[in-house]
Amino acid sequence: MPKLGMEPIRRRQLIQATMEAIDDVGLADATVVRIARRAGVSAGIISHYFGGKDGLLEATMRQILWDLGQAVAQRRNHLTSQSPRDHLRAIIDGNFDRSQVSQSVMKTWLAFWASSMHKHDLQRLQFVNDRRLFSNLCHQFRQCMSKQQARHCARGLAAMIDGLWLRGALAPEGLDVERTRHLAYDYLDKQLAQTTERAS
Amino acid sequence: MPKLGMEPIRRRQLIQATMEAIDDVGLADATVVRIARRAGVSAGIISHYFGGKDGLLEATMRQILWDLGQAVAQRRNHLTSQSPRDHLRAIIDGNFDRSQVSQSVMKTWLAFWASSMHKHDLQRLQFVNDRRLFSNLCHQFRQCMSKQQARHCARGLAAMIDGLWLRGALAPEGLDVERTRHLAYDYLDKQLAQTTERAS
DNA sequence: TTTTATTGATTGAACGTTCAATAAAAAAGA
DNA sequence: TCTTTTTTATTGAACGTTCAATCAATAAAA
Repeated sequence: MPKLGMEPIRRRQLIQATMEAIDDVGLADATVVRIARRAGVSAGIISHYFGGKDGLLEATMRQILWDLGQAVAQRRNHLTSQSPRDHLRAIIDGNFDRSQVSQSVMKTWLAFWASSMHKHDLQRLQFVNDRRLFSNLCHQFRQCMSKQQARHCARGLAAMIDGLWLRGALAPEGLDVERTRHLAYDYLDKQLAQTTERAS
Repeated sequence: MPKLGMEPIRRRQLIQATMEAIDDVGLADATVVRIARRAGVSAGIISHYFGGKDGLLEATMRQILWDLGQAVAQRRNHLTSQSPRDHLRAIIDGNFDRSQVSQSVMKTWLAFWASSMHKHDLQRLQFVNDRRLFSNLCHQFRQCMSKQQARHCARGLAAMIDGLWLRGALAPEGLDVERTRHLAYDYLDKQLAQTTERAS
């Protein structure tokens, strides 16, 4: 039933269907026919709106990265305090936002992580996102320690976030947000405690 | 040139070629022809020795897991001290053993991680390995803290190891073993310090 | 001569892309 | 208001490609 302005609607539907399909059968078996059927449209539409399957996959990864960026930005904007600790907690919270820990998003993310090692378009996206997280963390740590220490702490916390995230994605029982945040908070406090005690 | 006892030789060659092919072009493009050519044999051999492509992939993952187990076990056997801290350091070292941080092994591992979410055979292997790491960590932490605390610490350190490992795999410059171990050691010491100070 | 190991062309299934055909809304004309 | 025309959106069969698996043929050791 063709109307005007279908493009944004179809794009959203197809991106959503892509994540669901990857959640369901994995990236390898997420064929255009399967994705299209899940979105309730025909296969040809994908080439029409995304130029091909690769375009759809890239658009899907962009969507996930954008959602993550939004989740973090929102938490940081609603901060009352401006302390590094609260800022860093906001970043942690954003990374484990409800929108980021659903099965379909986590599985899709991991699939893209793996394939980004051989597809340059995805690799670039993934790299930019990585730098953003590291840079954000580093900037906050920098307020209470040396540049060298801050980089060290940022690397550590970034690894912890990714690690918790990865294990959540792989765990059959899914990611326990409460417990996961608790572990990240603990580590953060340990990092901050160490530098304060040196300063004292 | 058919001789007797070719099976173990061919199996080793093909498993090695599989990792190299995945390193080179990714799991999605690691076809049986490409793997076979890299091993210097014909494609039909794969079905002959592994029953099919899936069999080869499972055997490759088994090999990687076995190597990891060996790397850890070796470090633990060469310990002079029996302190939990040294044991835990040995586990960390084993996970970042040279045999585990090569590009081909890391890329292959990550590819299997992603596809283990939809292939039950791989999922089982991955789950067993996960439990082994967690169980090892937990047992050592248990010696200087409560069971609940030990589980908490084990979860944290396991996440840290996986996170460092994942970021090393994705980083264009590869994994910096020295720096990575340093971060893991730091976290471990923070975990141990916390419980000692409570005890005192 | 028998056994073991290996080849590689063939087969059938599955995939992404393409494009002529179609359907329905919107716009134009009566 | 009711046709007619134009535009936009969509379909799905056909096409060419690529893949894993198969197996009769072959080659070399035993």
